[in-house]
Amino acid sequence: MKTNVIYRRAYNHSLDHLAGQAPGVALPSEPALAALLGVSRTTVRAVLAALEAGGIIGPEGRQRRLIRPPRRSDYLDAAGLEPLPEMLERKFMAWMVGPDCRPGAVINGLDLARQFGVSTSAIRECLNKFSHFGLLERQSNGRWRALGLTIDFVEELFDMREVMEFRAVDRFVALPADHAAWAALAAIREEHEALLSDFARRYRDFSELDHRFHRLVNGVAPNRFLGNIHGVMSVIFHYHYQWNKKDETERNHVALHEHLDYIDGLASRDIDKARAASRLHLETARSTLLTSIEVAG
Amino acid sequence: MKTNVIYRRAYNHSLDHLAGQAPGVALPSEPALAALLGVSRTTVRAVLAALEAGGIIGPEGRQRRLIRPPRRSDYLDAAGLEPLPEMLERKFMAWMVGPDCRPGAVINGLDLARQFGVSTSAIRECLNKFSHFGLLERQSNGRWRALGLTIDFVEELFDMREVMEFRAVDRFVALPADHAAWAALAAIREEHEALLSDFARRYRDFSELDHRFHRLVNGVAPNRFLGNIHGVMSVIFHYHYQWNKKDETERNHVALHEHLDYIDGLASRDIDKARAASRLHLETARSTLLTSIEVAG
DNA sequence: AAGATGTCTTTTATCCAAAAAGAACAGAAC
DNA sequence: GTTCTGTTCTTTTTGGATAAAAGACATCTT
Repeated sequence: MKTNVIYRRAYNHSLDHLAGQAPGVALPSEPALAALLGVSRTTVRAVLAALEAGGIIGPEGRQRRLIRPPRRSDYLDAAGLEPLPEMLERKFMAWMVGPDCRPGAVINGLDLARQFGVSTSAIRECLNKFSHFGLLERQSNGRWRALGLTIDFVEELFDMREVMEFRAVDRFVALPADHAAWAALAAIREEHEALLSDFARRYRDFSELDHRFHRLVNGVAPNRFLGNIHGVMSVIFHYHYQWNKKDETERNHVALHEHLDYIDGLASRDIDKARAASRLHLETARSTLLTSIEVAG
Repeated sequence: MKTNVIYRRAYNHSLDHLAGQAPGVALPSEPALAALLGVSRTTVRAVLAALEAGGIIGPEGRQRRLIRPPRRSDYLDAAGLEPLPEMLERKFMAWMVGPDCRPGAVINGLDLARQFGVSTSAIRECLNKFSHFGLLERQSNGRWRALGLTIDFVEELFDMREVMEFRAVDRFVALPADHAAWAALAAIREEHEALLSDFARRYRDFSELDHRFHRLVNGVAPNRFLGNIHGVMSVIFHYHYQWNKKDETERNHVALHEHLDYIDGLASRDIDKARAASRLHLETARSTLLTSIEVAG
């Protein structure tokens, strides 16, 4: 049956909201809570019932009032707070880049289901998803073959990325001077400077900034198909570098400086300069990833 | 449970093979039949058992011999010879471009399952597949929203197609003179000429030729991500023009001539000429599809 | 009348079971 | 020794059951 992750998260989330409140304060109405927690009223009612059963809130006429502030122990266990598809994606990716999976091998869905403690249906859905990432392939006999994070894969991925990014660069420099993207670009440049000035402590924040920067650039030429590829890339990068922290500081430092050049190239509105900076950045990223794979493989 | 489409197709397929044979002839061994029919030996054995039960073949020692040639009535009904996913894809696409589905509307999976006479699991898989085509979108509440074959969609699709095709054209003209692709190009030019000379009768064959031509061009710069987009395009075109036969002859005639120019452009190895011909062809295809959608919508 | 709550219906996520298809292995036949 | 067949086991496909979550509607309160 369906997991109740949504309920559990909403429950913990509601405790967070109650934490700062003084006892006796009235809770918002059910629809208001539903909007606040981002769930349906059905779920809100389940949460309220549990809070009442736990003695955290109590009814008072039509309203509910806080009886005591939530304690640490009121929170539901962190285990089982992750949606099943996400949990599976994580486990599967870890398996995929791990030693148990070698490129070209047939994937045994039943075995994976046992290993991960989920049903074969869940595995099936997961495999379907990853096949769109090009990491898997379906054979004629209905089985899946692992392709894996190979050199070829990375080459093709970065070829696509270049296509995407150059296309976006061309459109970016052609934007009218009053376009909101220019302000956003200046703002993100500031963030780069700020990160650089405190790099030793904050170098791990780069990944998120990187994501936002490329999203800004690519956002001026929106295309759902390219967007898909961008999503694939995010997933690949995320999982690969999660397992491969080697040289992370150095890597991020170089990329940060390249971003600044790239931003300046865009800001100059000189298409050749912008393209050159973009190309340089992508080339570095490509060879960094390739090196990292070769070392690991 | 699993459908037995594979068995049914193998059974009919085996009747085809038996049709030309004289009674008394010995059948190939089980592994040989398995290879011939493209199924496992398990399925072959089921087919053989049925053939024997039907009195078409009989055992003779370790071998099996043909007793009588198969009759028309021996064949299994054509209904149920289509794999479920394909059948669903077909029905779903028809529904998607039909009047019951309007862009922006929420899709009711349960209702579709009832309509199409399949389980919700099958629908779920189908929806997942089509979401990668960009025709659907998942909302936060777990529901699907139809995006449909809108103007935006076509614009984005053709933007991608241009990116793909120009990239391929650049690589194509740069191929060494002894590359196999040049011979293939010459051969496909012949096929175009042949089709043109008998156009009135064979104009429907253009669709398949079109597919092969673009596959040849794009094949010189293989990329699994672009390959996916090519697949999306094939599906969209296939279904859309299946329901929209208006001006088919004229449309194909124009495209055929554009292909010839495109081929000549490539053959000249003049990159500008090739690009121009390619651009022209894609522009026509884009506006043809857009017109066709606007008329239908 | 606007918004809240109680109750009921619909839809979705997930696992499970059963049938179909595939694969593996041992012994038989050539 | 190679290839075929009989047998058994594994894996995949598909529908159905069930709990979770969402949504709808009537009723109630202010």
